[in-house]
Amino acid sequence: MSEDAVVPAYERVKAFIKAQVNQGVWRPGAAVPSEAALQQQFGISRMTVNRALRELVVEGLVTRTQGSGTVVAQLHRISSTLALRDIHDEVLARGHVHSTRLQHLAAVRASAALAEVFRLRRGARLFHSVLVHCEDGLPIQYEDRHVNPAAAPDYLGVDFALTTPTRYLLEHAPLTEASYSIEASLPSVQEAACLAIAPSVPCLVMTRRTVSGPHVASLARLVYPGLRYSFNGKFQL
Amino acid sequence: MSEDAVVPAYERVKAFIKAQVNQGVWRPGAAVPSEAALQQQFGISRMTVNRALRELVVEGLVTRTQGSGTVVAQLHRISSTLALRDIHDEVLARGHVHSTRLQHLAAVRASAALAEVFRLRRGARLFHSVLVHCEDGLPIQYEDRHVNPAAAPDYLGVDFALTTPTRYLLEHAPLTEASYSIEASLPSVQEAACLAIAPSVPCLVMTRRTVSGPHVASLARLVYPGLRYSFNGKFQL
DNA sequence: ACATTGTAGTTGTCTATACAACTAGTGCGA
DNA sequence: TCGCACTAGTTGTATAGACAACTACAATGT
Repeated sequence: MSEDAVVPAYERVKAFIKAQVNQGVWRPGAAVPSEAALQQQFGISRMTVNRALRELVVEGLVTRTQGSGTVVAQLHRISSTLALRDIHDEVLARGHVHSTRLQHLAAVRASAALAEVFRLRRGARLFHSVLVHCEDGLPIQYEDRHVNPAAAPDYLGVDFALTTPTRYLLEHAPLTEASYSIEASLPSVQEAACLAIAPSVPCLVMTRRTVSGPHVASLARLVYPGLRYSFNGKFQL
Repeated sequence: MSEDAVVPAYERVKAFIKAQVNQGVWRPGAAVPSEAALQQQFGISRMTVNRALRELVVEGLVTRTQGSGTVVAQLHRISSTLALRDIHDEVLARGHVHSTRLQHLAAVRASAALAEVFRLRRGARLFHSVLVHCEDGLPIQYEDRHVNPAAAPDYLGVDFALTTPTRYLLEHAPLTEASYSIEASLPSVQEAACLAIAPSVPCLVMTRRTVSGPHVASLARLVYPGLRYSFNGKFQL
């Protein structure tokens, strides 16, 4: 019972090139054989070689210039897919139980700072929600969020025992752009109390702004207790 | 003088599908027309449609199942290329001046914990370096790093006034894998002193492990003063 | 010395076709 | 009712060829 997994030709070409780069045979900046050369070497069609090389560009391993050629990329820029993950799913994926405490939910008037972020005039109507997310009963995220009514008019009527703001917004305001910032800081007194930690415990604070079509949909401040939470990631060649 | 930028056919298909998803016409989970249907709709060949759809898979906008069809992806997983960026380049890109202070550089014996990380036996020889990176003279990163001699035998002879450990390792030990973890915590007394901050100032701590071929090449603990530094990112549809 | 032109080589895009592999459903038979 | 075989539809891969667009360099002419 052998593994009859036939590896596609374009994968073989990719593997070959990755191996050369990987083992240091081809250094960054070195020329990769042309499509025609690889076509002959592997005995396959040019389109197949082309596909392999195009995918390697996406993966950041090589750069190509029309008319000039293909070279090994300078920086090993490794692409990793970062998901805007819902914390509910995240907790579940770890095999734990997620629960939410709603602290606050109301319409407010935009301050000058908020108005600027949302590209609205000062005093414009915004929704404001404050939730605490728990993993197995232990608070792990304090979520302070402002939402643009133009993007999610029914936000105040959502039952946050059934869904999360992230999920609701993803479903009701198709995402076109998002930017985030992660920094370390101390929690406010209220945040510390909600997270059941001392105000001197350092926290990870993520500030996230999402855009949906023409609207700035949401601005969220997510506070994670530093000792209970970390962001993890992995790239692989 | 018109923009005669002819948009390739596969880009037109991608743009069309993105627009449908973007404007909420096709919700997550909804079926995307088959390749044959799009082929007719745009009057182009199937291979061109196929390319468009394959690229949208990479971008995370749709998922495809052979035999079944193409659907709009559930989570708007937006791919962003995360680079293992050298801090020297990073500071320069901001238009500032980067400088380094070497605190320590020596060969050491692996503790039990380090031995496990490096997949070596306890007491094995490792290199250890401690540097402080400054932006315009202000400390912004404390770098405590252990290096596997098998991956970079000449590490002790490197002049860190001319290059950085990250850059040196990228150039001399081709990267095959990297994993990182970001958390918030307080600096040690020594770290606080080197960074010229109070020990009560929260810091971002990145722990990064890199693999090069068969070896675990390096384990780094990077401490950033929370008030002077943040990780930023952006995704765009 | 300089500018222009030509040219070989390279990548970018697209087509028409073919077959393989897989899915989901339909219909048939026991 | 259950299980099986069949089938239409779909995606995955690969080919051979074509032309466009661009680069780098050489040759030419002034």
